Amino acid sequence: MKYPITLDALEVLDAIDRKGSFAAAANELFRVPSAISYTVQKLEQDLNVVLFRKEGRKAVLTQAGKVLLEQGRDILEATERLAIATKKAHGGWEPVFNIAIDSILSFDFIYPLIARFYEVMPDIEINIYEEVLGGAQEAITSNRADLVIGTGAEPMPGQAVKYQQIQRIEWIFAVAPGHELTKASLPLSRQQIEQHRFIVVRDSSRNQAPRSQRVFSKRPVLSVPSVTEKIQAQCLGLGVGFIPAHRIRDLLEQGRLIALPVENTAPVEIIGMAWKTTNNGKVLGWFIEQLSRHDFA
Amino acid sequence: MKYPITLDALEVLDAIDRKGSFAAAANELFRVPSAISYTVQKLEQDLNVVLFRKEGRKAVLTQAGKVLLEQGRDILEATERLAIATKKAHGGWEPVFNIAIDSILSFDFIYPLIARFYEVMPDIEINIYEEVLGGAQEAITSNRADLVIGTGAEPMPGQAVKYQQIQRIEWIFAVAPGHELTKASLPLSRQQIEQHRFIVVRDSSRNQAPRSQRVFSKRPVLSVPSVTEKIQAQCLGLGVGFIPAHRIRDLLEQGRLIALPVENTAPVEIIGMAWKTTNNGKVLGWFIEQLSRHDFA
DNA sequence: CAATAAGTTCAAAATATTTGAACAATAAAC
DNA sequence: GTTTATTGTTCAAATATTTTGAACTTATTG
Repeated sequence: MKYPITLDALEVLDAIDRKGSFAAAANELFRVPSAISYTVQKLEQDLNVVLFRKEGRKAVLTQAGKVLLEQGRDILEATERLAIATKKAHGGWEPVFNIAIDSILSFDFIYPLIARFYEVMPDIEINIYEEVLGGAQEAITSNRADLVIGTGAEPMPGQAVKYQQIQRIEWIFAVAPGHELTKASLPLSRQQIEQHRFIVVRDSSRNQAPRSQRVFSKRPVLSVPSVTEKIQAQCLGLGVGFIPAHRIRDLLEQGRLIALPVENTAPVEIIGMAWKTTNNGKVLGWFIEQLSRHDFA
Repeated sequence: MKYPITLDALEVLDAIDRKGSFAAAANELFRVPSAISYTVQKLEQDLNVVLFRKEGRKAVLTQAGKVLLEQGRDILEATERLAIATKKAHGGWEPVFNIAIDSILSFDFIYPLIARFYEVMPDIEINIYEEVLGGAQEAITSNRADLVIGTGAEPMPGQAVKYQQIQRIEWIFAVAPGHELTKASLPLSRQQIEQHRFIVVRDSSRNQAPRSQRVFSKRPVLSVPSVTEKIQAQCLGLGVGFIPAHRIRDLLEQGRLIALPVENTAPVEIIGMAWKTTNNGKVLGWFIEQLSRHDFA
């Protein structure tokens, strides 16, 4: 059975709507107006539906025409994405590459990599997203991200996702100068620190329950949108919490944050990257290779 | 820009996969095998991707071919649905129908109607929303709802909205057994009931101030998300308030709520439905006709 | 080893789409 | 009110795309 709708016809409808007339659409698509007229009439005939009515000398979409146009645009976009996904699967250079990076990490490490990549391949579109722990897996399996970098990226058994460790992160329990915990005897106990308000990073995407792995506090937390805000809030003495060491070396040296040892906590965590097994894209391969030997210090 | 992927090509891939060979696919599609070969080669050329490799005399999908096939099927199905939706729209049937129902009503009445509608027209998307009083008019005029059912649906003069009464609602002032108001002399006065906490339904949409008709309390109210929760809270003695009779007949019979008369209040309210005058949709027409003769008892 | 099956090549034929010119209807400019 | 411009349509001719049919190569099966 021949499909009455063609992608080309949807493209014609889209151009007519965006440009306002058959003539303008013809211009946009490098065709003559009668080619547009032919395409529309053929579609109306194949569907057995009226898509345009005359208002003076102008053609205006009917209700059916509007439905076809609006949903047809979704199909056109899906087809463009499919062409891209097919090329990714083929293993050539992907035209678009998406990276999701854990909020805990700063983004500073990725920019030099991208700069170097653009020396090799300047015409690839790269999109960077900030993800919070837990969203990484779903980001990969739903094709929203080609590569995920962060903690919690370790794949669940059975998932078609590859994983590789990149780095270890040192966590430091930090408070503002003058905070009462700086006067306590060290190391601090769990009970001692959980009497204080913790600053946590709120999940900024997809409204998921935050993974409160590091939060021990029994007091209401203060949640902020990013690690940067968290550091700021802790510098201001609004609360306490663990922060990746590489983010606050300068602040510790300047005495704007005080590092305090806490008994029975694991100060080091593993950063990894994950990607879909079926993705053979060359852009992905390049980033995986570079990140495998990148020094995060 | 010409789209490299065509729906016809996706149909060919689909047939090859389902039938197992180019030759069988050709048979299925009433073509000769070289037409299949031509279509596949053209697609590979336009995408610059290899879709099939030879295994003996058989062609087998590559990884890229599988991606194209699987996601291509989604696009084919979406296009078939689009053709159907377009024809429905042409015939006057709306592809999507939105109903907003007042929180006061239970939703039970609408489900049998929708079941019956789906016997007539199974492929229409119907969305049901719960609205609180006052939002109904705006829901219609802003096209968030095609049909609004509830109190407060009566249109303001000059608005292009049609209105029709459906039902009358009897309001009952109800308290929990053992509540101190059950010991007072009847009927109760306004002064008497406003000394107690009222349970109100919080506006679940658009954060509007609730229409506080029948709320007389001088004490802070307890707001809950739905009428169901309100009834539950009143059964537990957390507060008092007016409740539509049809929602609590069983509870009154069981003695889990006590109905008390209150002087100088209007015990009956009108339920109506409203819709935009210019809306000539067949789905709307069907629901209007059914609701006009529906018995809400 | 012969028969059968799968896919490819390629010229010819068929079909689909586009162009160019002429036309009708409508709106804008003078 | 007339002239000019714009929009969309018609239709024969030209062009592009797809399909067919015949012949071929390669691989599998009996």
